[in-house]
Amino acid sequence: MTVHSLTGTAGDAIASHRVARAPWKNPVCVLKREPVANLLLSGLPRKDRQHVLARCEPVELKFADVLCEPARRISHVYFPTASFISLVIPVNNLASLEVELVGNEGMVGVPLMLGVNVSPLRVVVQGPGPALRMTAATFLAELEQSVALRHNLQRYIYVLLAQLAQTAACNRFHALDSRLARWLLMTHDRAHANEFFLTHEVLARMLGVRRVGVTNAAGLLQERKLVRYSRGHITILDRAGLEAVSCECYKTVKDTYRAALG
Amino acid sequence: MTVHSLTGTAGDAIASHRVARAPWKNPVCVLKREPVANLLLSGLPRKDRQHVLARCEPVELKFADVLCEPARRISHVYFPTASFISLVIPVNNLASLEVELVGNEGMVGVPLMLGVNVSPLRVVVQGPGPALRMTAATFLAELEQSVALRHNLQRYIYVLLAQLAQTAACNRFHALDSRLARWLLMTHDRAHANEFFLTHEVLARMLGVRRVGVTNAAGLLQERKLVRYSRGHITILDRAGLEAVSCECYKTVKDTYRAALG
DNA sequence: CGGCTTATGTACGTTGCTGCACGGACGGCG
DNA sequence: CGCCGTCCGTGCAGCAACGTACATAAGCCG
Repeated sequence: MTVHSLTGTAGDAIASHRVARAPWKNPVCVLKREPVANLLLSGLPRKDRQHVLARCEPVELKFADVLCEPARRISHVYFPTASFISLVIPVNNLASLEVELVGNEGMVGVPLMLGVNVSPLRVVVQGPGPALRMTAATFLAELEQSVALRHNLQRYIYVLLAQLAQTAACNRFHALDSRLARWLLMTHDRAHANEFFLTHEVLARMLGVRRVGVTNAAGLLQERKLVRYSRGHITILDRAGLEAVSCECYKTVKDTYRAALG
Repeated sequence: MTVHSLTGTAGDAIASHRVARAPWKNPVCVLKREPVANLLLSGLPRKDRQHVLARCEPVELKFADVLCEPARRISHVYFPTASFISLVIPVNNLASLEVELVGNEGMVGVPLMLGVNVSPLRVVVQGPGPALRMTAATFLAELEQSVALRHNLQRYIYVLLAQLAQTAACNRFHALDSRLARWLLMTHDRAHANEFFLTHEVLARMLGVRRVGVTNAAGLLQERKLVRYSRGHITILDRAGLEAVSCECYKTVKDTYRAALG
C-alpha cells in the first residue's frame, strides 16, 4: 500500500484533494471524478472540522489493499473521500460475504469508538482513490475533543446497525439480479464516477455467490441496457432502470442514512 | 419492589398479537428456571450497579408481546433476565427475519445510546419471563452518571455488530438444519431451561423460511434424538449433538461475546 | 364425547443457485 | 505478430428450498 502524505493541513478545503493519479489502469475513472468530501466530517461545525482535518493524513488507497484482517489491531481509522472500502466476513477460508460498503458517507474503524481495538471483519479497498486517515490514538483524542464528532459518529453506528440488518434480510430473500443491481447502485454512489473496475470474480465474493452466477445476472442487466461492462470495467448506463430491478433495500438503507445523518 | 405487568401499559396497544391460548403458562418452563441476573448490569461496580438497579422497574414479559415497531419511538430499554427477546426485520409485510436474539447477556434499546430514539426493528418477546426496564429518559441519565455502564454497553454494541455480520453470513451460506440447530442453541442459552415454547410457524418466521422447511429440519434433529417437541414445546436433549450439527457461527459469536464482555 | 382450532406431517412440481467443466475472447507483452 | 493470462460465457446434472395443497394429530371447550 502506498501512502504519501500531502504536507500541510487540509484546512477548510475539507477533503477536496486533487484527483488521484491513475488509480487503476483506466484513466476514465479519474477524469469523471469531482472533488469529494467525507460527509461525516464536512457536517461538523467549522471549528471542530478544522481541528479534525488538521490531524488527518491524506492517503491514496490502492485497489485490493487490505487495511485490516479480522481479529487484528486497528491501527488507523479511514474517512474515504473518493475511494470506497468493503467490510467483508470470511467464511471457512473459502467463501466470503461483504456486509458493508463504506464510501465518503462513512468511516472505517468504528470499533475504536466502542472501546475495542480489533476489527471483527476484513477491510479491503474496493475502489481506489483518496481518503483521510488518523492513527487510532489521535482519533480517540479527537473524540474526546469534539462533541459534534462523537455525535455524528454515534449516529453513523446506528445507520450501520440498521444497514446490517437490512443487508441480512436482503441476502436471505432477494434474487441475485436484485442484489447485484443494489450493489452496483451502492457502488455507483460511492465511486462518484459512472465507470469503475470490478470483475465478476470480485463481485461474486462480495455477494457470496459463484462467479458464474454474477455473469448470468450481469448479462441480464446488460441485455436491458442498464450497464455495460468489459473485462472488469463496469459502466452504469441507466440508474433508474437499476433501481427498478433492485430490491427496496437500496432505498430503505438510503432513507435511513438521510434520516439519521442527512 | 413491585412487579408490574405489561398489561395495562404498553401492552394494550399490541395485545392483539397474542395467540389465542396460553401455552407459555406451562409450569415446566418455569420450574426449571433459576434466578438469573442480567450480565450487562451484574458486571458493573457495586455502586453503579445499585444506582442503576434502583432505577429499574421489574416487569414480566409475555410471549408475543411487541415492545416496539420499526420507526416508532423507543419508550423503554429492557434488560432481560430470564426472558428473551427477538429483534426482527419485516420484509414486504410478509416475510420476516430475526437478526438478533437478546437474553440476559444483552439489552434492548441500543439506538438510544447512539443518539437515536427510534427503533429500526420490530421487538418481540420470544421467551416469557422477567426483565428489568427503564424509561428512555432515565436510561440516558444513568448513562451520564456511570462510566462503567457506558463502557459495558459500548462493548455490547461492538458484539452486536460482529454478531449481525456473522448472522448475515450464516443465513447466506449454511443449510437450514445447521441454522435451526444454532438457533435452538442460542435460545437454550437464553431460556435458562431445557424446555421452551416455540411452534414451527414462529421458528420459520425467525429463520426466514417456510413452516414446512422447519418441520423437515426439526424432524431430522428429532430423529437423531437431539431434541424432542410436541405442539410447540421443544425440549433440548443433547446440546453437544446440536453443536455438532450447527455451524461454527454459534461458537464464533459466543467467543466474540466472551472476548469483549466475558 | 364431539366439534373446533392449532400444530405437525406429507406430497409434488418448480425454481434459483450450486459444482464442475470447458470453450472463447480480449488485452498486455515479448 | 503470436503467445498467454485473465476474464467472460455456456452447458448440464444436482439439490436445497419454494409454493401450494391437503391430511393427520393433539389439545381446548362446550
